[in-house]
Amino acid sequence: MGSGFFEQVYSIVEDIPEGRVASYSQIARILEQPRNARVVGWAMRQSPPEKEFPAHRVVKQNGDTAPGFLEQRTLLENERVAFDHKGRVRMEDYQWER
DNA sequence: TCCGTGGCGGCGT
DNA sequence: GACGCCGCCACGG
Repeated sequence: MGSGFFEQVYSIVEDIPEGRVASYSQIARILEQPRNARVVGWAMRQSPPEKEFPAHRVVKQNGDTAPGFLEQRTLLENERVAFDHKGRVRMEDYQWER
């Protein structure tokens, strides 16, 4: 538990329960840095292995999964998170409320 | 110290 | 809606 931005991001993401998702900008807002969504995304890229860290529960604000991370969708579906016909998470139903 | 690099998002077309 | 631009900023080399 350091004081770096990444560490703070990780501690928030670890609190997202199974079957819920949060957006990059949501995490940034929680850390009181609403313009830092992109850095949150970068933090996910550097994050610990899926096995011990739920990086897959972080999606875009509109429910899209980031390009090039197809496996993320499967992991979420395994937690019973449903996607719409455009391949987006229905945020109204699954967004985590902290 | 400076600089390139992003798993975004908001706005205009 | 769907694109395309571009501002944002922590990190590591």
